[in-house]
Formats: sequence, structure tokens, C-alpha cells
Amino acid sequence: MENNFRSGCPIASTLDIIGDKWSLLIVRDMLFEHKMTFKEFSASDEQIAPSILSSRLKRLISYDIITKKKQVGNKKENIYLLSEKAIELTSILVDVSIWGDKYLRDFNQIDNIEGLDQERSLIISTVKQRYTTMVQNTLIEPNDF
Amino acid sequence: MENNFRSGCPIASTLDIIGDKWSLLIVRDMLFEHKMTFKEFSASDEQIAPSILSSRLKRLISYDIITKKKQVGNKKENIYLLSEKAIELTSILVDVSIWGDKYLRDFNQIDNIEGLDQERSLIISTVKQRYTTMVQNTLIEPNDF
DNA sequence: AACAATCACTATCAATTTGATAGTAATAAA
DNA sequence: TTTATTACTATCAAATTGATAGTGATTGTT
Repeated sequence: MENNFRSGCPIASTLDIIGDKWSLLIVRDMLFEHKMTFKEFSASDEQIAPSILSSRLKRLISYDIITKKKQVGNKKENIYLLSEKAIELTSILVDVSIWGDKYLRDFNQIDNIEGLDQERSLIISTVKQRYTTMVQNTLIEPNDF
Repeated sequence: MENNFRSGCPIASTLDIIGDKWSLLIVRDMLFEHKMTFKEFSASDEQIAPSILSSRLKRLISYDIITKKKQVGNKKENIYLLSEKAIELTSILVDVSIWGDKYLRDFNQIDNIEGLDQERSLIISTVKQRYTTMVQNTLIEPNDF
């Protein structure tokens, strides 16, 4: 991770990593919908172009936001997973979702992300735990054979 | 505010408004540093070009994130103020700041935004209240004459 | 074993956006 | 009355985006 940030401000630097139209949507798909593959990201409503998706995935890997792996026994699919610090973006994503739900309600589907009426902190911890559990249950470790 | 959002997802729609390199930095300057004028935004560390700043201010106005006014007795300066829904972006900005401070610490100045060690909710309410108070104390209403 | 389908991309290229710099008009200060 | 300041707009090259097509490796089907 090289330092080509615009300034020393933590907000500006964070936006240098995730402050674009697409990066947080990829994280959203991973965190809330447990998507893991190129194909799954491509299938989202927002219709990201493959060239953009490819470049964003590379960028996110370079900033340690996601990792790229292959499952044992599947040489075709690449599996993208969130790093710890990406999982800590949950609170930002939940806040963004709450804000959008509140102020852009007219333009959005209701209940797009389930349980938004619950307590914020409960939502956040639930989302994080679900993701972590999913990863544990999904990944087949080499020494399982 | 026209509906040219990419999808019905509240996260995607919110990012359609503030998901770029500059918009949240303008809100940051207004919210945390109480900046109000074109010149003040231009003077930030991140060196926004005047053409970009101009287009972003217009965009933010069109989405009701900020308003543009003139002070009575000052025909030169334009005063930009945050709308209510922009003030409600505080929690997102504080979360972004906390995340950047935690995970990008090596690249950032320490204590860039004061009081980050306090409770999140206290920080948020303090920031909001300070901004609101500042606006009340700064603006000269026409009927003050 | 042969063929088709799927997956994860890369390539291409026009269109849009960015960003650096210079310039302008209106207001205010000296 | 000249000078400075403010808030922009204009220009234009460079970078990025986004739509579409194509490729190579793997996997499924007959």
C-alpha cells in the first residue's frame, strides 16, 4: 500500500481508497449478500462493466481491503473475501444505508437491506458476525483432505 | 432532485450523491471547520481545482445537501451552508474518520480531527450542535436592521 | 473424447470527467 | 482611483469510465 494520498486527513485518505462510485458497492455485495465471485459482482443491479470491476478488485486488493483465493478443487472460480479492516467498514455502510433510506426513500425500494429498523449497533454486529461465520462455513481448508 | 440513480439500493443511491473524491471533503470542511466560502474550500490541503469545486457545489445544491446565500451587507462573498440532511451525514463522516484514523494511521497526522477518542455518539452530537450554533451566530438576518 | 458452456477476465475505443492553469466580471479596500 | 479580492468560467490535455466484444482456461454434457 503506497502512500499516494492527497493529504494527511484520515477522511481524505479513506476517500482515496473507497471514495468512488463502485468500491463500496463491491464491499456491500460481499458483506450483506455474501457475494464472492466476479460473476456475482457483475450480476448486481448497478451493472458494473467488467473492465471497471476488474480494476476495482485489483485496487481493493492493493489496499488490503479484499483478498483473492481459489477454493481447493475449483480451478475456475476466484474467491474474493473481505479483510478484517474491510469488515470494519460495516458501520460506515450501515450508516450510509440508514441515511439513504431516510432521505432518499422516495427513490428506493423499501427493506432493501433487511432489519434497518433495528438498533444500529445490533445491525452492525449481526452483519459482521454473519459474514465471518459464512466465511468459516464456506471455505474448505487444504488440511480437510 | 431528479431520479437518475443507478438502482433502488439506498447505499448505491447515497453514493450517487456523495460517492466521489470531493463531495464529502466539502461537507467535512463545512461541518468540522465551519468553512462557508468558495475561497475557504479552495484553501484546503487537498487542493481542489476551481472548476471541480464549482461543479461540485452546484451538484450538492441540486441534491439539497447545501444552500447558497449572500449575507446582508456583503455582495461579494457567497455563503454555503449545510442542509438538515447534510448535517445528518455527520455520523458517516465521523465513522469514516475513525476508520481512517485506525487503519491508515501511518499515513495520517494524529489528532487531525480533535476528540476522536471520545465516545462516537458524543462526538456526533457535539459536531452537529457546534455547526448549528455557528450558523445561528454567524448569519445576520435581514430584520436585524 | 469431443463439443458446448461457463468463468474470469483483457482489449478496444468513444465518451465523459478531471485537473491544471489562465482569464474575467463584480465588489471592496487602500 | 487604482489595486486587491472573490467567485467564479474557459480552455484543453490527460485520465478515467463504460459499453461491447473477444480470449483462454476450466468444467459440464453427450
